Amino acid sequence: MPIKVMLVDDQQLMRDGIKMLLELEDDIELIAEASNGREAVSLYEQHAPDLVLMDIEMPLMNGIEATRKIKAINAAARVLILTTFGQEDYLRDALLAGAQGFLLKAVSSDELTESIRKVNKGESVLDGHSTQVLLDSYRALSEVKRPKGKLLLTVREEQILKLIDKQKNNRDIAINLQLAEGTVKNYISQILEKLQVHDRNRAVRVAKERGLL
Amino acid sequence: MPIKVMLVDDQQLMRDGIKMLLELEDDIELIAEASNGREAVSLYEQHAPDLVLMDIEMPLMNGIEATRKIKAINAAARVLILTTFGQEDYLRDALLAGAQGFLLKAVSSDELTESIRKVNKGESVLDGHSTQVLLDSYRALSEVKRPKGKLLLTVREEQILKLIDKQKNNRDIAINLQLAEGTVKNYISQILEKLQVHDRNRAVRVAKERGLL
DNA sequence: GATGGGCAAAGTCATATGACCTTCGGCACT
DNA sequence: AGTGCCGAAGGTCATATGACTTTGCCCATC
Repeated sequence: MPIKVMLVDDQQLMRDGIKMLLELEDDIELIAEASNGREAVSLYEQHAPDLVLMDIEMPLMNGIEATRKIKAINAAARVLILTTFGQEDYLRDALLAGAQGFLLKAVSSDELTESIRKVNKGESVLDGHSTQVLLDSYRALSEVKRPKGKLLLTVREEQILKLIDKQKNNRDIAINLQLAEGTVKNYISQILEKLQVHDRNRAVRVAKERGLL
Repeated sequence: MPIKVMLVDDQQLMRDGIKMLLELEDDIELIAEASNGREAVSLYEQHAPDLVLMDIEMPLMNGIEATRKIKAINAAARVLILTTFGQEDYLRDALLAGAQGFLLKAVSSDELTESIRKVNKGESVLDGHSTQVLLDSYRALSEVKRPKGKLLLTVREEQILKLIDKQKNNRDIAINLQLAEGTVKNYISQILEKLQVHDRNRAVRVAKERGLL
């Protein structure tokens, strides 16, 4: 059975072009069209398409907001953004709204149909330019988050983690190291943050796995 | 003129297979082969290929480290990782090391050659699975980074930023607010971090632009 | 005029603290 | 048994500090 697609774009001409192009593929069926975000959300509920091809810049409600709303209705919804402009903030917002794919309208028709198939299978797709933008953004984010790459614990943090490993509570750790209890709590917060976990026991486990303890 | 490619993989069989596959493409020319990271770095300097196809798990020096070294030699070098395993940490490390692309060996030969062309043109590529992993990781990172979305300065930080705006130096700010000079320096570090800049004057400018001051 | 030593200002990093928030179990009162 | 209050423990956040590193400039010396 073919992939049921809904197309959302405010330009009639663009919709007609894409429609013709999708009609050539016998495993893709266009079952609905919307010309703005608001209409898209309402038609999504009526037709339950497998995948939504979504423009961003549209009247009444833009594609990002519509994606968010559709995802709120059905978290498993597949949304593939197809837009003229690939600014970083569009891309970021679209991905955070839950879109599985992000293509510039500059892509070839082959790339579009191939992307529809991939997204339908549960994969994610980005065109070359958007991948580039995402990677740059990802690198910038990662560097802020992990200043050393090594992810080392400081001397104090390691001391404290070792005491946690011995099942000591905060008060005992504080007495042991001659610190205020608040200080110990703070160190533990930092350790959790560095190890990307949310409780002390998991922290010990992760640290051991990475040979930090 | 064809794209000059260097192939790095420790398995002879894999190298032979890829070699045969690339020979079918007349715009791609294999000019060098290495079987570990160390050899890769040295051959890179000798042959200056347009693009390096790099495995990760190899003896002596792995592909991530080799990518880092090659990028240190030539920041414009293009590296396309081609690996069996797509764990998140491999992907993350590879991208932070500067790789332009990351493909699992599960990709089709068409996808490989197409990816080589894209990376050579300066685009970035990821296979479907890796894109998925990256997006998840990106979303997680973004959420951590912007807990409020507002990116607010604390009371103290704002006080200090206002004094910086008046061209005060650290000593004067310290006296003014009854703090140690080191404390002032530390607050400024935090402000720079929050505003993503590296000097106090730019911090004032950015804060004004965002209406934080 | 070049050079390098030295110093002050700026900036980074690990450390330390307490106010406050969240969770959860027990216990008193109904 | 149900309810709700309380306190202990864990955890987050803004605050504060000084040791150390980096940067840029001035001046003495060649």
